[in-house]
Order: sequence, then C-alpha cells, then structure tokens
Amino acid sequence: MPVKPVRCEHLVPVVADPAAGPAIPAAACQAHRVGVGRSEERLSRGRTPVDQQPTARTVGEAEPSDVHRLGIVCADDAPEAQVQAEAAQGAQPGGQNSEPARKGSGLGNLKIMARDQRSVTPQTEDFAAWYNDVVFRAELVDRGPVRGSMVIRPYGYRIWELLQADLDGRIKATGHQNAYFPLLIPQSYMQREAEHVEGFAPELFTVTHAGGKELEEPLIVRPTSETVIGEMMAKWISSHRDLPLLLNQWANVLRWEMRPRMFLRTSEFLWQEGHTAHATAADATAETMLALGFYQDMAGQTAALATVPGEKTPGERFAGAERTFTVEGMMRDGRALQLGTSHFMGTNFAAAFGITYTSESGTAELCHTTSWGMSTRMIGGLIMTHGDDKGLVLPPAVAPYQVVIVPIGRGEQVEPTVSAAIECAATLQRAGIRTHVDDRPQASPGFKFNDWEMRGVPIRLELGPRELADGTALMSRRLSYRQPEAVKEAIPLDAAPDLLRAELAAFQAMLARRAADFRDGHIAVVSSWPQFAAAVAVGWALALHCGQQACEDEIKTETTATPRCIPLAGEPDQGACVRCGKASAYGTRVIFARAY
RNA sequence: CGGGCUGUAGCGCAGCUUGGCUAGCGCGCGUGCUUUGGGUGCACGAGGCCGCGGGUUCAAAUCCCGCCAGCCCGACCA
Repeated sequence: MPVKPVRCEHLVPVVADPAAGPAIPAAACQAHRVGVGRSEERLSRGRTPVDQQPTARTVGEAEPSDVHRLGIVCADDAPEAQVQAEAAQGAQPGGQNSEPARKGSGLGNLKIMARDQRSVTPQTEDFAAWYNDVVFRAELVDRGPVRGSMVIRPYGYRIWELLQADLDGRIKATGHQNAYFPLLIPQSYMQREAEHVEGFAPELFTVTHAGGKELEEPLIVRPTSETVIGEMMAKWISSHRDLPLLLNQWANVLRWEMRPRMFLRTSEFLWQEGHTAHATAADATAETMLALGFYQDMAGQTAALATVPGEKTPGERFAGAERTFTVEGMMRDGRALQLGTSHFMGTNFAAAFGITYTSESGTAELCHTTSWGMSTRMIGGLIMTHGDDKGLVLPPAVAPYQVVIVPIGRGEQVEPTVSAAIECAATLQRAGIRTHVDDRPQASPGFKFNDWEMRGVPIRLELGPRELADGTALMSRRLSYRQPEAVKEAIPLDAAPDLLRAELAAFQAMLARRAADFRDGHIAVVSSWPQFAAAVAVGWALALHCGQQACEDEIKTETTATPRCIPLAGEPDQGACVRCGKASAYGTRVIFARAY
C-alpha cells in the first residue's frame, strides 16, 4: 500500500463544515446520550396480511461467494470529482429536522437536548458522542449488565458474520484449519513466557473458585491463546514432517478494560486468532506477512477501509513477540485504529512450551511460531471510517441489507405495493442481493427513509402506485455520486438485479476510494516539532524518530500521539529525530498518531 | 486508579437551591380514527422500588454519608 505523503500545509480540518454552527463544549454534551428504542419489538409485532407469506420478508441471504464477488471491485469506477463532492457531502449536518434545534442563543447551546432526539450528534460537535449515538441507535449493540461488556445485536452481529465469512475464506484458502481451544487456562501456563505474563498481567480475569470451593491453582480466562495452544503444539509436533502446523480459532477473549468503548475496547470481544509453527525463521516470517496480507486485503476490499501496513516499534510490540506487524486504519477524526495484527514469535514460545521437532538430520530443533488476530474492533473501524452525520454508512460487502425496499401506498394501495415489493425482493435475493422489505404499517415512508439511512443501508428502493404503473422503482443511494444528494432515479424493475449489482459494486468502490483519499490527505511528512504537533492534531505524522523509548514517551505525554507503525512501503530516509534531534532509527519514517 | 460531570417511565429531560399537595413534560409504546411520495394529525390509555444502602426528620426525588453505574479527560489495550 503506497503511502502518499502530503506536506503539512495541506492538512485540513477533519470535517470542514462552515454550516455547522458554533462548537458546543463537550461537557455540555452529557445530556446527549441516546438510548435504544424499541423498534426491534415493533419489527416483530407489525404483522400484516401480506406478511403471512414468510418467504418474502427479508428474503434469505446471499451466498458467501456473492460477498466475495461484491467485495472485490475496482476502485476506479467513481470519477475523482464525484468522490470529492461526496467527501464534502458526508460532512453535511444530518437530517432535515436537525437544523432548527442547533441554532438558538447562548442558553440553548447549553441545553443540547433541545436538538431533535431523532438525529445523531454531528461528528464535528463531538466525535465520541456521535459514535455512541450511532452504535446504539442503529441497533448494533446494547450495553451488557457488567461493566465493559457488550451485547452485539442481530444487526451488528450480521456485520460480524459477513466479515468473518470473508476472512475465514482467506484463512482456509491458504491451508489453515479451524480448531477450538479452551477458555480457561491454568495460571502456570501464563507464567512460562516471562514477557507474555508481564504484558498481560494487568488485564487478566482470574477464576479462583469453582464448584463452591477455592481452586488449588487459579485459572486464567484467556486474554489470548498462545499458551494453551503452545502446550498442545508441543504435544502434536515431533517431526519436521509435522510442519508447518497451521491453526486458527474463532473465539471470545477477555481483557480487563479501564475505559470501555463499544467495539473498540470492551472487556470481552470476539476475534480470530491464528497460530502456526514452522521449522525455520524464514518460513515463520513469511507466514507472519501472509497473515498481515489477509487483514490488509479484507480491510481494503471488503470493509473498504484505508490502511497502512507496517511494523510496530519495540515499545508497541506484542508481549512475547520478536516482531509485531500491524494494519493501521485511518478514522474520520484523524485517529488511528489497529485493525489487525500479526506476530513473529521467533522461538520464544517454542522454548517456553517445548515445541520442538526432529530435523531431517536427526537433531532436535525449536519451532518458530506466529500468531495473528482480527477482532470485532474492525466493526468500530467501519463505523468511524464511513459514517456521517446521518449515521452509519455500510459498504455493500458487509451490509446486512444491501437494498431496502419501502412500499408506499395508502388504503387499498397498501396490499398491491407491498406484494410488489416482496416479489421484487425475492427476485433480487435470487440474484444474490441481500434485500429487505420494510412493510411496517404504522411507520410513514419518511420515517423509514430516515431510519434506514441512519442504519447505513447502501441503496433504497421506493415502490409506490406510480412505479407500479410503469414497472419501475425509485432508487436512491445512501451516498450519491451527484449533488444534491436527494436525487432519486427511476430504474426499470426487470433490469433491477443487474443494475443494482453494478450500483452496489460502484458504491463499494466509491467508499474505498473516498477512504483512501481521506487517508492520503491526512498524512503529513513533518520535519519539525511544530509541524509534528500540528499534524497529529488532525491526522497522522510521518516523521524521523530516534527509536528511543524515553523520546517516544515524551512525545506521548505532550501530544498523546504514539508511534503507530513503521510503514512497510516507507522509502529509505534518515536524519535527525523530529523530537530530540538524535540520529533516526528504522531507516525510514515512522507514523505517529493519536490512536484508539 | 486520579480529575470533571450525571443517575427521576423504554429514551431525552424538569422538579432538588428553600424537604410537605396525586412526581410532571416531550418522544416512544397501546387502542381507535385520520394519515402515508422525506421523521402524519387527533382522542383516549398504559407505564415510575425517583440508581442502591444507610442516616437526619412528624415528613426525603429533594438534606447528609457510603456504595454502584454511565459519560468526558489522563495512565493500559485487539
């Protein structure tokens, strides 16, 4: 992935929006937490006569192959100018009704709750509040009863399943096999690799009692599975013929979190962890890079995220690893999010767990191991990369519903429009397009439009008497290529499957392109400390660094920015450290950014 | 764990300063009518251990102490 550096002066505010009105102090936004409505119940209760035909309602699901087909699209479908226009578009304030609420005099500003409860906090006003509004209102998650826990609701879980299916395919296609290892790990296992224990000690959950009695040896709830899997690998590997051993598991892990944040930092999260053992360091290194490629590819092709792959600096390395690699994503507020990570362990774990093999020449040798993971955090990355003031924006490849059909009609027209919608959905479904019919009788069309836009559905079709008469549907995109956004387009129903497939592919490409442009526009090559500080305030800084831990710490204290990675594609460069002036390390520039 | 803020109906809030009427309002929810092409309107209705536990008082949503939870800012992290 090429890093296109721009000069510092090209940096722009994260979201340029002169129309957004006065900024409101974050403290005042307290009042703004948005709760979760009951529309889930509504969905299940709103039975209509037409609904007795169960085939049609949210008909089926696309085949995994369709997901891949949609996911891999060319990024050049949308002309640059349109993409630029979109970027500006995304920054516009949300729904039509949010305007009156935002103006208002001094006192009004303190009472933000005066704003329409139906719209989300604008990103420019408070990005964190915006994020919270979106995850709850789009019904991706709900809060669990225990601090730091998260309930992933059906709409959010479907996104995870789509990501999962994509990555699982990539993992299996390269010869890895899925397995499952236990949640509970003897405490002694954790202690065998010195750095590993030390690194994880502050975040461990420990089980001290079972069956009403205190355990002789406490159990650890896995924060990651290197230790159990290492133990099993030692048992399973004896000859070079057993290598490489390529394992993966989909699992939950628990790590105590001081400051939970939905998807980004919760005490329990879902992930995939790959664990492999190899004869040589070269093989293991190649594996490490292969896995990193999974994440980079899936982030770019499927999630439409813009990333920079690189190596972690020693201070950011995984506990127990020799080298750690990462795929860093750029969020719309200019912060970095680690989307996937891949570790070369050398022989550290092999030595700790006795993972050895007999070589061809008969000598006993230590294996070289790797591990790599991608978690539900990726969903947070999706939200913060594509979302706007109307709410979520989902790339078609991971959208639970790629198309939502809103039947429109009153009185006697309800039945025919709803059945037409259901029929249309069935056709699209057969064409591999995930389609949903919103036939809630009590909600007005306008409400549904806003609702599905908030939930990020890429394409909406309106089907009313007029369309029925001439065999068309009115299509509108969550983000359009044209201005003004509200433009709707009539499409012939009989050509809908092909047309929509193309639309979805174009939409996917447009998002990927937009994200890449945003990333490139927010990475600045900096050569002085003031430039550095300015750059990390709004985006990423590409800087020469001495590599000293103390210097890193100072940078962090002063700017809250940390080294995110040493880009793999970084051009050779050296000189004075941007902070302390000593000779630079790493042979190339390092990305510094504020991170999640 | 430190600093700041907040817990009253599903959600958003008022009431608390100065203790006392039946604890209110908006949205949402239910029923009926009316409506439906960008967040329909009207009527009626349901819904509240006022975060939890103690204390002061004739009397506590209101005052005092403790605890718990959530949000924002710092140290940790996929």
